[in-house]
Amino acid sequence: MATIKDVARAAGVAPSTVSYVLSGSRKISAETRTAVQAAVEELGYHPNAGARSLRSTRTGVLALALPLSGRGYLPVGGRFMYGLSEAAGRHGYLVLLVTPPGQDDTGAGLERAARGRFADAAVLMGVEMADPRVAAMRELEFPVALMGHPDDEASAPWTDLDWEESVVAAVRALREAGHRRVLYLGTVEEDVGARRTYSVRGIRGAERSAAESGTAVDVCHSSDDPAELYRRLDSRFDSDAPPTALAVQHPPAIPGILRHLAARGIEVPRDVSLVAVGNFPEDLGGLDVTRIELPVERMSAAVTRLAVEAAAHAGDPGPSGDGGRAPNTLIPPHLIRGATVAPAP
Amino acid sequence: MATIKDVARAAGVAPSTVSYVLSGSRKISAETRTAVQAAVEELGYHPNAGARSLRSTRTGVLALALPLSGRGYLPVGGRFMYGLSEAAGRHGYLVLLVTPPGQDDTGAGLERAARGRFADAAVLMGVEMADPRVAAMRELEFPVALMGHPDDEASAPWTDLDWEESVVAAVRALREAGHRRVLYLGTVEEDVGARRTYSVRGIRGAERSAAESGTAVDVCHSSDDPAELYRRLDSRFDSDAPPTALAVQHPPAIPGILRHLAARGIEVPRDVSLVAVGNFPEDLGGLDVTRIELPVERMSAAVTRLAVEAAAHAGDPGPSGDGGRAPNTLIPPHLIRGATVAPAP
DNA sequence: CTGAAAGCGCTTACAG
DNA sequence: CTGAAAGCGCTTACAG
Repeated sequence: MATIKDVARAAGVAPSTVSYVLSGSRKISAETRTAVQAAVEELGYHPNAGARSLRSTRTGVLALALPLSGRGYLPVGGRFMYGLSEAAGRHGYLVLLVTPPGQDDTGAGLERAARGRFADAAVLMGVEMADPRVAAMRELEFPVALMGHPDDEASAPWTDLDWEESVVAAVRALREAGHRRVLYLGTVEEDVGARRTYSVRGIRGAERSAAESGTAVDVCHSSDDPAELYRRLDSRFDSDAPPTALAVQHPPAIPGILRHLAARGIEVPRDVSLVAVGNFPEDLGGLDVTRIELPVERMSAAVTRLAVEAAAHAGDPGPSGDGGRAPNTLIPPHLIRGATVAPAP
Repeated sequence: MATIKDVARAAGVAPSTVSYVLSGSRKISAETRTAVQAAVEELGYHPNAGARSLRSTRTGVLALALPLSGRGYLPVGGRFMYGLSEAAGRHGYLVLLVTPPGQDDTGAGLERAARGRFADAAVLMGVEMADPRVAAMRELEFPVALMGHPDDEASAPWTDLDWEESVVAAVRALREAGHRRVLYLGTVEEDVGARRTYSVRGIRGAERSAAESGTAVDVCHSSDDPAELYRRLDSRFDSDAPPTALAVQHPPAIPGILRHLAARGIEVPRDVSLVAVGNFPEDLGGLDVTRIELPVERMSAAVTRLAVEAAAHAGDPGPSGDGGRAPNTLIPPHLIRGATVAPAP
């Protein structure tokens, strides 16, 4: 593999000059620059990542800390991994996946990535309200950006869909259609138990909706086990005052829910209305559901920018001054009207 | 951040001794080893990744080359990214995501990762029958392992579900239930056009099924656009000899297909039977579909092992001897009987 | 406008 | 059983 010396020799200059041409951090004569660029092209030269990071203390890599879900896999990941990888690429960064090893949720993999200088900053997914990884990385003075909206908004730069407002908007749409008994089917209980920010904020939205609008909003957690989920739904629909509408923050379950309800003779939206909260386009299997979609591209771009900025300012004065806080991004919900909301019976 | 010198000082030994303790490549007295380990623990020492890779030419990183889908995103990715990251972790490797930048499909990001020594080997996803990335990496003598089964089986180590046998098995199950007119709904046409291995081999399976069993197997490509997909289905169901069964190699579309057919008054399995080929558990939204699931864990583990081995043997004699070829893994299909196959009418 | 030199933090022959 | 020393390929003050 070609080294900077090979390029220098081919271009008839010193290695340091090659480096300066590549970094653009010094004025170079057009002649020299052209010769160097030709040699780089000719030899297919790419700087050795290890040497570069050793010398400059910058790796050009962002660590992506995936959540440990208990269930092993958060389907939320795939889309975001793509989005982040692309956004990172636009900033000249590559993305390193860091999965939590087995039990430990403080992120041994993340710590290795941070201490071993595998990356310049980390993006944390599946953020919890008081996420231990934030404290751990702060301890190491390792920059992070959060995909999630923790209770302590100043603990780290973050971005998120406004889940609380999303559920409020979903309930409002249902109320405007005349619904007075809404079942809020939230995230799976494992996520609630872990106090993931989207779970907790979704529930807060449901509670606020009830308080503000006088709509009865029953809060029910979802389950990854369809049978268990349908049991919970059945218990609501078998009650004296069954819901006339659903707000569902567990979108991948929706096709199965529609099927289950249909098997009970309950048609959407004839008998019950439904709004999806925070779905991916593919979650709904091509069904035209009234929904608030997850703005993956926007969230990915935002959190990547925060991580890149945090990396750039690593080693700066620190969080002393009250001014200059990171520009966190809370993305407002956007309701897309599909075919699953009808006037209340 | 602590360096090897800090550890050496704390343990009262030479830096080289610390290195030997960590690598285990030299006999060390119990006393010395204990002292070093204590110092490592005490200081929270992790070797600097850049320095280590510069010196040893091993990065401990596997590049994961994601496919450019044209459509931007292959939902297949998320599961595999998790599976690969975990499998890699078990081998002591981290995973670096490499997304193809914009147009170029030969993998400029991959080339940068290879030439810049960001990784020791690459795993290629979304492999095409004659994948240009394989040739490009061979040119660089950069080790690869393929998630896919290319025409030239000796071009690189690979692993895959046996898609051809999977479709054959699906059609056989339908034939055994008495079905004589089967519609094979394959992958989306973009994947067929790109000659992705699973697309081409699925079609081969459909064709072989027809030839061998005397079953009429109509080959139809799927579409990411549900409306277009339903149009294609409708044209088949409106024909003189409509299919009595479907074999669907585009599982995320299945919930929508069931819904669409139901809207036409076609119930599964009462009026038409269905087998899913190569689905993720979550693709089916909790529906009890007769299916051949994608063995993600097994495929991830297998391809990771191949990549790790390829990395270990990088720089070996080369593909000269005919013996010692990589142990490719073609995983046979396993049919799970659900509730969507009934006897033909 | 360009070059010579130091040094980032490791690993691994070489030496004893 | 352990240590001193060279050197991986870069970047960046220092010098002219």
